[in-house]
Amino acid sequence: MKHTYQRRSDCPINFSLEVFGDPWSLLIIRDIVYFGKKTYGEFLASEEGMATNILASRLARLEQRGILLKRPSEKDRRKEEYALTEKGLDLIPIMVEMANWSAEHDPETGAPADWIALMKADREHMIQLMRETVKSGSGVFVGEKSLVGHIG
Amino acid sequence: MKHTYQRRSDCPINFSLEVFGDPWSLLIIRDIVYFGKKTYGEFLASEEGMATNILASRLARLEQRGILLKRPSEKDRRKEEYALTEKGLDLIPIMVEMANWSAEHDPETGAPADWIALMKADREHMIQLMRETVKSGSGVFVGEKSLVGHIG
DNA sequence: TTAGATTACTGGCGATTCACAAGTGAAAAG
DNA sequence: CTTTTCACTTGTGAATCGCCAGTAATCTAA
Repeated sequence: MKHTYQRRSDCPINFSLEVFGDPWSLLIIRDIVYFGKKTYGEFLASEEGMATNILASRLARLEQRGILLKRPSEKDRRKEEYALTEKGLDLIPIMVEMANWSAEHDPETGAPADWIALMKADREHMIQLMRETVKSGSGVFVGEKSLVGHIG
Repeated sequence: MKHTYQRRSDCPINFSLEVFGDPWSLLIIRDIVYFGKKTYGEFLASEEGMATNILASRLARLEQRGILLKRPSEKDRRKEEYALTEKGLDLIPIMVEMANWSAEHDPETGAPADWIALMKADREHMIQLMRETVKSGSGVFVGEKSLVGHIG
């Protein structure tokens, strides 16, 4: 019998860890939420440099766990596009807290201070805005409808 | 040169993952925060059943990363007691969000519904209470000064 | 039309990490 | 003393990991 998924416990912290408790999964979610990435190649190009087999296995697992949805790109039929489900969008508050924690405790953090301040000052509203931004297909920092501004 | 710690990036999400982005570290933090556990033997007895070598390596790593403080027990000189630093206590909001997410998306969750409701209704205040409870040496659910009630 | 990129993967390989079992030395308990 | 408890360490195989080299399908330019 394959893929008989045996959970370690019913603890909610443990449940989270079994879905995204590894060093890579949340980076994919981050790429979607903050940078508006959608495709295998875009994820692969992230500065953390994940290996191709790890990326492929994590994408498959996150899809199987109901965090990601995969569908063929309309513009380029070689490409697959990955998007967050509602369950995946609900991870945004967790990432926000992780970003706040790192901004506080990492002296070399790349987190923009004004963004972190904004997240702390108006948490609920900003999370709602982030969710809508990601749902529209943009990233919080990068994309046509990004929250923070444009690059090009 | 040993232990030359090479970070993958300055991204705050990545920073968090490099500190506690594995399937076990947060379970130790959970044991301290929610169940008031302090010693190697108590962590080892958790229902997820971590291996002895993994537990030892995670305790050492969390201490090295400034999340845990280790000191000899006063009552039993064979024992070491582990406690959260301020940096470690600051992880509480992250765990709260993980618990909320799992309570929402895990049909078999063991999270008490009334506790989750309380956390959502009065988040900031409850997090403050949790922090004080843990600082006093109790767990949120278990211990002399526990937030929720007593067992014995 | 065709040669060359690009894209999303898969497979091989050695190294690391993992789970599991069995020890170790120190201290406490009887 | 002897036994038990405690916090680890060590050893062993299995699984997973990081890196590299493909590959089939599709797009792109000449």
